[in-house]
Amino acid sequence: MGCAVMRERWENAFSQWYNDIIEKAKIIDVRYPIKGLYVWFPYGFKIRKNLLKIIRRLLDESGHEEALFPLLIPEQEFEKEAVHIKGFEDEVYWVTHGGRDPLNVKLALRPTSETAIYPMFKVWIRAHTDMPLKVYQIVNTFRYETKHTRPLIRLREITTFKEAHTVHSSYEDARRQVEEAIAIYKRFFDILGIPYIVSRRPDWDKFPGADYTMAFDTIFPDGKTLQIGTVHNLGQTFSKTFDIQFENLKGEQEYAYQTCYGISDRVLASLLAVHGDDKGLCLIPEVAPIQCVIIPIWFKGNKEGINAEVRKVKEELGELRVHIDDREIRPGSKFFDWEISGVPLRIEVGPKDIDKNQVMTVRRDTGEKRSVSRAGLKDSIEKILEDITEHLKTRAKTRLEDSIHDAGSMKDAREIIKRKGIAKAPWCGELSCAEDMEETVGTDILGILEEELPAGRGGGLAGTCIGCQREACCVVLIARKY
RNA sequence: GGGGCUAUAGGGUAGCCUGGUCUAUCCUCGUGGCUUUGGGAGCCAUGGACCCCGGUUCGAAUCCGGGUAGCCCCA
Repeated sequence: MGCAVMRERWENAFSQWYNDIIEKAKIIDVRYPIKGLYVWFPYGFKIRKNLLKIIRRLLDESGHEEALFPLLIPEQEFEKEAVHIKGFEDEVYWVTHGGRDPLNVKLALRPTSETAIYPMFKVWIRAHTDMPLKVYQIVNTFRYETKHTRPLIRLREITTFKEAHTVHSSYEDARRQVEEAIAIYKRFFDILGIPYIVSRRPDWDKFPGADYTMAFDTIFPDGKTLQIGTVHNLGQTFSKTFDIQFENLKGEQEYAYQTCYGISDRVLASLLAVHGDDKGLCLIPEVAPIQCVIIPIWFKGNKEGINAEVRKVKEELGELRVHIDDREIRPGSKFFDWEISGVPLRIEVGPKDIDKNQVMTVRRDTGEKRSVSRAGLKDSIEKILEDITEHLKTRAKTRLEDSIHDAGSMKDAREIIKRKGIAKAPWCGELSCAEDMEETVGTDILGILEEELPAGRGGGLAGTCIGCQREACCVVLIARKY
């Protein structure tokens, strides 16, 4: 009854949907009185913990070690790398006083931690045997954003910044590290069912100080793309600035080769956005704080009998994350609450179920209602949770793939963008043509494709640049961006 | 970067233009109780608000200036 999945508001009024749901589902409280700073509700924080558990596992398994560097960076270190600084100087918060006394040396609140970490790398690295060095930290960072701030998407305090920093004894090894990082992030996003496109950022949009930047983007319900992860090959830029040298096999001093890569709160933002619908969130079971909620259906006289049965059901489900909602309100009201919060599966236990030795299950993703026998209950429930995961992943992936279209001309590209899509177009590599595209199409170039898109879309592009009609050297993605 | 709009209980709002019966409306919500429970129950009692600073005025939720915070549109 009325369970059909609707995505009207989710798609056509996404901004409203997002603001509304993020608060109603108890993820983030936006009422903190500083622009761009928000509060994590316990429920949202549990999802965050589950996400971090996964990324920690993936990094630890691949030889990374977690460390922790200070929040404050002295001005002289922060300003050493000129290109890097230029990219961040307008966004830095400065600590200028200790109590009432002005500080001799101003201290920056890290907008990212290269300049906090690399002076230490200089001390740690002495010989090629000290490498590869692969560390990461999960910290908050501060950026004085001038654009419109949004919870989890554009923050002045990024509360969850996972940044990895690696040092290598050859450029080739650093390049290989970039590939490893991309593979790790792919696994991470695959687990979460967040679809992505990997592309190389154009030179004017790469990380300040990097040789090149690879980026992950996903698509939001409103057709805008969101950058959800970046991987940078830093080459020797920072090792030269921070004097990170090692003795190589020939006994000579050589500057080290570095990479860094990061993901942030935006992972949660996209998790929520990508899988949601008009009723609210729909969480992937893997990271849902509550995987099944049990609603007892009480009737006069047998409340205790139902309660006893509900406790038995929870016990049968073992280590699954199960919550019994025994609040003294009517069941219907509970249904709505848990649907907003995105609990993947609801289990109802009432007198009829006890009579028939079964429970009633309702899937959050499809609304499908099904009786499940108490015999082999745990296996059945686990199977349903797996089906939900599969369905969510496929639905999200299909949606991204369907929004990518080939553009054979500027006009095509503009039309694709207008219809909330992502345009894929051949480019000659000249800056002037890129600027032309951005001007004519009215939006930005995301990046240059270096691998085939999922499902091999857009294989049949003609080889002429849509800007100048000369021979193209590569394919770029054009999209609206957050 | 440019422009527009907004700010009244935990959430959503009426009142503002035309200053004074505003002791501030309604819905939701919280608390206590009775009753009920397979898609947002009902009744009784009760609790909770004019963003901050300054100005105009006999008098400001209401008018003016600034600050802070939020939303939307364009680049």
